[in-house]
Amino acid sequence: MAMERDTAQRRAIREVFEASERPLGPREVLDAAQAMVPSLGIATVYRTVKALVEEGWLVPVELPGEPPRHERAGKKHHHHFVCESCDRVFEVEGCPGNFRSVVPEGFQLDRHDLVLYGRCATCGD
Amino acid sequence: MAMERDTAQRRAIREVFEASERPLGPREVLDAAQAMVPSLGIATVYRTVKALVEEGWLVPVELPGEPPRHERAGKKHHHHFVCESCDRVFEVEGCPGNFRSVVPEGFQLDRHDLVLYGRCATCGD
DNA sequence: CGATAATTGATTATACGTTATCGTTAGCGG
DNA sequence: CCGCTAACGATAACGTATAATCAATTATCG
Repeated sequence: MAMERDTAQRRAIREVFEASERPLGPREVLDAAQAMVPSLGIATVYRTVKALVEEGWLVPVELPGEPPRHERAGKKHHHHFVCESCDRVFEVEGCPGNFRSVVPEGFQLDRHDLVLYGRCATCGD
Repeated sequence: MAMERDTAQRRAIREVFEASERPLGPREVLDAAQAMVPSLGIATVYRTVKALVEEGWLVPVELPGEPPRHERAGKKHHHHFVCESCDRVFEVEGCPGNFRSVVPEGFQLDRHDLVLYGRCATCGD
């Protein structure tokens, strides 16, 4: 599964992630990539995303209560905003807070994950 | 499913949650409650937890990439610490940070979820 | 104390996301 | 332009968490 060949499907999937500023789920990838390769199947999306993760080009984005989405690897530390209206996930930069302060005595903090919920600008209110 | 009768199984499950200061998954509930009712089955745990959520006595605790755990409802705002060694989830009180500041222009922030990862005091290092 | 029906526990079934299968298509080195 | 085989797409199979089924048990009430 080393992705030896350069196919239209893989180009399309990579382009979709490169053009997106937010994490995408398999269905979102499929829909967007089908604009370039209409015959694209969901199996190829899963296969390709998995391979791109293994080669370090993508990273999974896990959110509570839903299947993983993926985004380009190598971004600087950031968190995510989930729009509860359109279900899209946005990247938010920066990291407010001094999380060390709430960790109980004797606990060792390695990393953290902050998820914001609300409505995105497009969904207004 | 209004839990009309007071059974040993239900008493045991409620006591397990009352005695716990941290969110529990179905298996944890089963193991702990079997100390009181050895014959307890996992189906009853699912049934009872679901009923306790519906009547507002429990709330689900969703963490990225794993099935929901549950804790007593009515606690004051807090977050969770996941020990990556023993897989237990602890409650941390307080809420550091001014999350509003990282929300993009035009986005409306309704709530947030912070998950800390590391090692608990028991697992030391 | 019964009778009734809610509850239980073992088990099977379901839901859903992801992966495996397999015959067909097509990239690419020769 | 061939031939080899990676890759594809459709679909079946899978894993896992949870819910449904159902005969046996048991809480509750007259």
